[in-house]
Amino acid sequence: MDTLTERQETILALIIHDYVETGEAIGSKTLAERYGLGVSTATVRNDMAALTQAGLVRQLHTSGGRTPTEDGYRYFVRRLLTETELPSDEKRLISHQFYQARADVDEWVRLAASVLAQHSRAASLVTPPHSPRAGFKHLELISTQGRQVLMVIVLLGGDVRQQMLTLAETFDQAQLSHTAERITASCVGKDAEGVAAQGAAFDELGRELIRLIADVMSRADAVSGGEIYHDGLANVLAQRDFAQSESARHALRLLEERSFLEEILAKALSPGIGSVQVLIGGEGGWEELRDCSMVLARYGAAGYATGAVGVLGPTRMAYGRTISAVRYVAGLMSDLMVEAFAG
Amino acid sequence: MDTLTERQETILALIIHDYVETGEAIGSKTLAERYGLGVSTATVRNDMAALTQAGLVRQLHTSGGRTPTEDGYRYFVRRLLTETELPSDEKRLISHQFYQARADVDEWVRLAASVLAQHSRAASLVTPPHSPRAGFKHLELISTQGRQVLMVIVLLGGDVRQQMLTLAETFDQAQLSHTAERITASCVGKDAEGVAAQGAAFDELGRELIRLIADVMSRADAVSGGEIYHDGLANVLAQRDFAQSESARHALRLLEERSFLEEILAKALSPGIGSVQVLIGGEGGWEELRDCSMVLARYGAAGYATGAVGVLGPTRMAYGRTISAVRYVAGLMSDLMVEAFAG
DNA sequence: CGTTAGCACTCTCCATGTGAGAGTGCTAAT
DNA sequence: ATTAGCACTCTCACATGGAGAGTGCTAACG
Repeated sequence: MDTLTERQETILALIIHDYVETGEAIGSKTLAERYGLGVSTATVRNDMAALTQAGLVRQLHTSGGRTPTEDGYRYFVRRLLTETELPSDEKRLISHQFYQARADVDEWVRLAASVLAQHSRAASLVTPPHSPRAGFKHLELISTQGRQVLMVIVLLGGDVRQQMLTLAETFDQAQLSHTAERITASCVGKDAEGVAAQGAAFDELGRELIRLIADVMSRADAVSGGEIYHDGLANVLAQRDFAQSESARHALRLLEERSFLEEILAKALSPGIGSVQVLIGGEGGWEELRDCSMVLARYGAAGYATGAVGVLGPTRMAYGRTISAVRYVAGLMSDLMVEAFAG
Repeated sequence: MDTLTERQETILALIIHDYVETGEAIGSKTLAERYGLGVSTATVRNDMAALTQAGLVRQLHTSGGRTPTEDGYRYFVRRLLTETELPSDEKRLISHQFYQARADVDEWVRLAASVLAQHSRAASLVTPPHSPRAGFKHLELISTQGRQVLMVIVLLGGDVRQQMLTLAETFDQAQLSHTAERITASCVGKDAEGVAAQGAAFDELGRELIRLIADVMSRADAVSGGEIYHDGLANVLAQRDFAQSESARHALRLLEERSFLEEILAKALSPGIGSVQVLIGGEGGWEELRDCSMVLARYGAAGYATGAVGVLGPTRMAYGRTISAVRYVAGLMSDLMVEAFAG
C-alpha cells in the first residue's frame, strides 16, 4: 500500500468523523462542502479513489458514498487520532466521584463501569483488581445460619475469594474458627498444589475445605477473579442500526458469558499497564465481535493486583472520546490502587 | 362488562395464542380456518365484536385483525390460563442442576437466573435470599493487603454483607481480629440503632467500623440485600419488534438500575411465598415498563431468608410457559433454602 | 334467538414505475 | 497536480394500482 498524502489522510479522517456522527455514507461533494476543504470535488474524488484502492474506505453501492473499512478505522486510530484528553473539568468531576467512594474497592469498580459507559456512550466492562499466581494467605470461616457457612479466602496479592457453602452438618463458630486457623497455619504461602497437598493432615471437614480452597485458587489465575462488572448496555442499544443486527445480540450474549470475556481480556492485555489497546471489528479472530470494537486497558499496581477496564461498542464508534476516557479511568484506578495497597 | 360466553373465551385465548406465536394481528377468517372452530367466520366476527366492546382486544387499523389489549392479557392470565406444569423431564433436569451445585447459595441464584432465562426465553432476575430487620450476629475483619481490609457482617437471619475498606493506617490481622471480636461481643443481637449506640465505647477505628456496620444494616432492609442477578438480556433483544422500540431500552436501563428493581419487587411481592404475581404492561404505575410484563414470585424459608425470582419480557409473552417456570424455580429454591438453613 | 351466507367496503401490503438527488469515473484543459 | 465538465449509475422517496385479508351489516334459516 502506498503511503497517503496529507490531504488523503485528512479526507479519511473526515469520512470517519462524518460517518461516526451521522451513520451515513458520504460522497465527494457533500464532504467538500460540509468541511470547506479548499479543493474541488474532483480532487476529493481522486483522493477517495486512492483510499478505496488502499482498502481504507469502501463503496457499498456503485454510486453511493464511501464508508470506512475496518482497516480504515485502524489506520485512523493508529496514525491519525490526535491524542485527545478529557476536558479538565470532566476529569475533576470523575476523580472527585472516585475519592468520594474512598473506602470501597468494589465501589470503585462499579463507578469505573458507570463513568466509562457514560463518557463513551457504549457498554463498559471492568474487572476487579486481581493478582495472578498468588499464594494462600488466610482462611476465614463464618457461620451464618444452619449449615450455611461463608468461606473467605485471602491470597497474598490481596485477592479475596468467597463462597457460600452448605456443610454436611452444623458447626458452631468456635469450631469453624479453630479449623480455619489450623488450615491457615499449615497452608500459608503455598500455591494451589501446595495447599492441596496439606489435605491428608486433616479430618473430613478439613479435607473438604482444602479441596475447595485449592479449587478456588486454581480457578483464580484467570484475568478476572470474580464478577466482571458492566454498565451501559442500554447505550449500545440506542444505536439505531446496531440494535437491529445480529451483532448486537452476539455482543450482549458475550457480556453475559464470563468465559469469553476472560479469554479476550487475557489476549488483549498482554502489553501491560497503561497502554490502551484498541480491537477493531473483532480483530484477532473473535467472530462473535464482528461489527464491534473494544477499547481496553490494564490498570493496577504492578506486582500487586491489576485489572482491566474497557469499552465495547459498535465499530462505528467515537474512538477519540472513548480512548481518552479509558486511558483516564485506567490511570485513575491505578493511582488509587497504588495508594491503597501500598499503605 | 358482560360476562363472556365460553366460545368468546376460547376465541380470546386463540387470539392471544396466535398473536404471541406470530406477532401478527389475526382476523376472523384465518382464526376459524387455522384452529378449526366448528363455526362460521361470521359467528367469529360477532364474538370478536363483543370482545372488542369489552376492551379485551383491539383493532389497530379499521380493517386489520385483532390484537389483545393489556386487559385482554389480564383476563386471559387470571381466568383462562390452564395451570400448566413444566414437563417432568425438564423438571428433573433443572432440579438435577441445582443439586449439582449443592454447596453454594450464590451459585443457586445464578443458576436460577440462567434456568429462568432459558425457559421463559426472556430476561430473568433473581435476588439472593435475605431476611429483613435481622439483628447483628458477627463481624469479621480480614486483612488483605496494605490498608485494604475486608469487612464481613453476618446478620441473625443468615444474611451476609461484605465491604472492602481502605483504612487510614495499616493494622495486622491480630489487631483486626481482636477489634472484630470486641465489636461482635458488644453488638450481638442488636439492630441498626442498637449497634450505632455502641460506638462511644470504642477507639477511633472501632467507632468508624460501627458507623459502617450500622450503615450497612440500615440499608439491608431492602428487598434485595446485594446484587440482583439477571440473565437472558439477549433473549428480549431477539424479539424483533421489541428491540426496535424505546421500551426495550427502558427495560434494559431498569435492569441496570438497582433502586428501581428494589421498588418494584417490594411492591409486587407482598403476597408472600409461593404465589406467582403477574404484572402486565407496567401495571401499577410503572411508566417505564410500558409494553413489558413481569412474572414474579417470592421464594425462601418463611422467617429466615427470602428472595425473589422473576422474569421480565415483552407484554407479548408466553405466559403459560413463563408462569410455570417461575413457579417451579421458586418452589425449588424454597425447598433448597429450607433444607440448607434448617440443618 | 343464535347462527349463517352474502355483500359492499376499507385498509394494508407489495410490486411497479418514475423523478430527484447524490455520487462516480473519465477526459481534457489549466 | 488540480480542476471543470459530462455522461452515467444507483438509491431513495413517492405515487399508483391491484390482491388479500378483514370488517360491519342485513337478511335468511333452523
